[in-house]
Amino acid sequence: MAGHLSELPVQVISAMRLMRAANQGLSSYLEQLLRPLGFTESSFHTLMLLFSSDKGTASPGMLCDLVGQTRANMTRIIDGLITQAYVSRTTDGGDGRRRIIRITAQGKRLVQASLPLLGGPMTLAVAELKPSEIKQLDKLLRRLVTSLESAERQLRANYFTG
Amino acid sequence: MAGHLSELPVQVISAMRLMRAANQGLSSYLEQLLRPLGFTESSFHTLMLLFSSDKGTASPGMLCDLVGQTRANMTRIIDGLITQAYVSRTTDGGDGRRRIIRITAQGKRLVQASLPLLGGPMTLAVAELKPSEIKQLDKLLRRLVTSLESAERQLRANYFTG
DNA sequence: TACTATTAGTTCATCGATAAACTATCACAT
DNA sequence: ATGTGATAGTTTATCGATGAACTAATAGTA
Repeated sequence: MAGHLSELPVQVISAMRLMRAANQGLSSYLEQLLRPLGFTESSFHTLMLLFSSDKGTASPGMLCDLVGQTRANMTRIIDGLITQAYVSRTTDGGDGRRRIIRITAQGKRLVQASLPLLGGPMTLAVAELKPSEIKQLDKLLRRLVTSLESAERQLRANYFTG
Repeated sequence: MAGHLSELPVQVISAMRLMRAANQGLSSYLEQLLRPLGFTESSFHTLMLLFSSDKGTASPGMLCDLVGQTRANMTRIIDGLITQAYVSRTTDGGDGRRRIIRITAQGKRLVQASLPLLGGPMTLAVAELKPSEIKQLDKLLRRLVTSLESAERQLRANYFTG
């Protein structure tokens, strides 16, 4: 009975450690692939999102949300992509606060050249999981994200109420 | 047909982005809890592992593997824990290269005091997942880790053969 | 119109993590 | 016993990311 209260946390904590390990494995694997192409993981995701977007444009704020980075960091990421000439940054005509980030022709070419190179290693990375399992993992991760979000909201609410 | 080659990578890439988001959500949630207790995520995991170990001791190398950090970083993490007086560092009598990290009484007390505080928020974090789903997630993440490891081995092998 | 709050983005100080180079110890083969 | 390679850990330079403070522009309101 005594250990009962502290048993679940330990379980969850070990799950978190696992989560971390998985992510680090993925990160280092991915970075190993992207580094030679001149990408960092974040800059790659950012450029991919611009590439995939209808108009080839997005605001820094949108990119933040999608890539999962802070605004501060997104500024730096975009700075990098600009010096590499893969994107351009202009000010929105309608709203002077907003910037428009646009993938350049050179950026598009790089993405198009990169994707085939990444195909092999990427499929290799998840080779031991069946497609159905990847789907399942995807689903569970999404659930985890939403669960965390609502947990954070509740935590914050409790903080103010008592 | 033309887009076929590049379709799977895109799928995997978005899965990786999700993985990253989930991990970041978890990390920031956890850090929010641990910061007030004077922990960083890594220092907490490290101390937890020492606390859970039979003798209350481990070598930095073992802790590296378990926490999933580099040796360089583990040195720093342990430095921090030492200045907080939660662990001690001595040299192994049998093998002069090896250090023995040992959790102190003060460290044990902190862990024991922390676990009940973390219980609530931790269960809240995964509240939207059924226990069976957490188990499933655990399993899939483990599979992913091993898949990544063998992928990395193959990648490295290919590098040398062709 | 003028005042305030909000929103978008940037800058700066700092943090945690890493790779690479280095030190120290040990194992092993000659 | 001695020299070579492997192993354990530390140090240092640097990187990517963050929070907090700041600038600039807009929206809303009196």
